Amino acid sequence: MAGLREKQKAARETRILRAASSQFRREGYRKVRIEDLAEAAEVSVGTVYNYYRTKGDILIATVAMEVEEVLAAGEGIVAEPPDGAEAALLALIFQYYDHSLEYLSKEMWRMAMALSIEAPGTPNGVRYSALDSKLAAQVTDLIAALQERGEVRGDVDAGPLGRVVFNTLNQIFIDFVRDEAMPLHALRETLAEQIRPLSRLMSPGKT
Amino acid sequence: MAGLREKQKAARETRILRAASSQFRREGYRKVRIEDLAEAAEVSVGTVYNYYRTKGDILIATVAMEVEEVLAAGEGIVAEPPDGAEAALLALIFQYYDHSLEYLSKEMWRMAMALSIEAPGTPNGVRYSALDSKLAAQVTDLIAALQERGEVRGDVDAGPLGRVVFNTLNQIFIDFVRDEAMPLHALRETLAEQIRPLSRLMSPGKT
DNA sequence: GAAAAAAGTTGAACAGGTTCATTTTTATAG
DNA sequence: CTATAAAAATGAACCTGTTCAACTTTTTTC
Repeated sequence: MAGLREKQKAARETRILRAASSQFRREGYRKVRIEDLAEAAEVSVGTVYNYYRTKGDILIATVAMEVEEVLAAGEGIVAEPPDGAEAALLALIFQYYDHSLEYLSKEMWRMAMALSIEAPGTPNGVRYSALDSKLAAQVTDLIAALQERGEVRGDVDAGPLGRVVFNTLNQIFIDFVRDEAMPLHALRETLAEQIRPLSRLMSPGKT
Repeated sequence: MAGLREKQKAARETRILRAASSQFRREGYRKVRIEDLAEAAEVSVGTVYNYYRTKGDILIATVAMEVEEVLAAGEGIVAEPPDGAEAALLALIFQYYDHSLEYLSKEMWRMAMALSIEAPGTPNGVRYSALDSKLAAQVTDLIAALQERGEVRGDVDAGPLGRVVFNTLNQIFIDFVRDEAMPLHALRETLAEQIRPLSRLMSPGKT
């Protein structure tokens, strides 16, 4: 029951994921061949496919780790949001944005997003979509919390409004990763620009 | 100068595009091999690549035709929008949605969107992005027109607001094409649900 | 501890998108 | 009309993701 086999399996999977995470970032997802990962992880090509269904699966696995982290960090902001709808929304979303390139390249984000659209039925797509939904839910939670506090009008449904805000931040992020030259501050500014009218409209007591 | 060569080139390109449009829809984009298109168009594989840089290019070309049509139809609605922000926005966007599956399958939309994200620098991606921008601009134009008419508050900028609305309709459309089982009416309902709070917030004279 | 079963690894073979040196076709020059 | 040049078509070869039948290693059984 010690599980020599289990131990070896875990070690191999880790080595593959480590190799992938590092090479995808350094060399570019496209450029990296499964053979390269196999070599770095000291396994054969076939074994890589024993752990991951496709090359895309390996990428999604690395992206998922990143998103899980950001989600956890977001909880803190939802629990104690800054004052005012605009400030609170920006705080949460900047949180997401500022961490986005810590472990992942723009190319990796692009490919992950493309995969989730392209092959929605596969484990890939399902997994990425689930992450997306969690992010959207967190935004909705924040808006609901702001409504509780009276900082957002109570006469609109937080659910759809949360989706709208999420769609906005998501689309802007897509534009960001599509443009290799776009710096983080431009991403922040574009977001602020679009969140401003939204939060203004959300605020109570405006004529 | 009559251009026998020109004529043949045009004919070949048309045959390839025709074959692609029909086979992509009937057999599925993935399933269709370049060799199949070549055979149907009575050219060699190499020749296909003489006209289109990649398989994705061929797809984008078919999608572009569809979008151009929808854009033209949208002009009419922008020129004479129905009364009320909600009705006007829904009229324009339903226009887009209702035509979306006329010549293209969900899979084709998915692949086109994925390609535009995945390879933003290529002619593919650039072309699709340009279409996206045109759609977004049309939505902005509609909102500006509604502001003129006093049906949308004048104290918010139509540009960013137009982007927000576009992002919303775009994201919902992505969810639609990702789910093969989702019917058109569900797409319409989801949109209406998210446009409602937005247009409510946009309307002037609300407390 | 040996034999049988189960689980996992391996790399050669396959598939389909893409490239490119060669050949064929069309246009131009004399 | 023939020769030369330019343009385009061709398909075999290449590359890389993926599959799978044969082989190894680990676990279980007795």
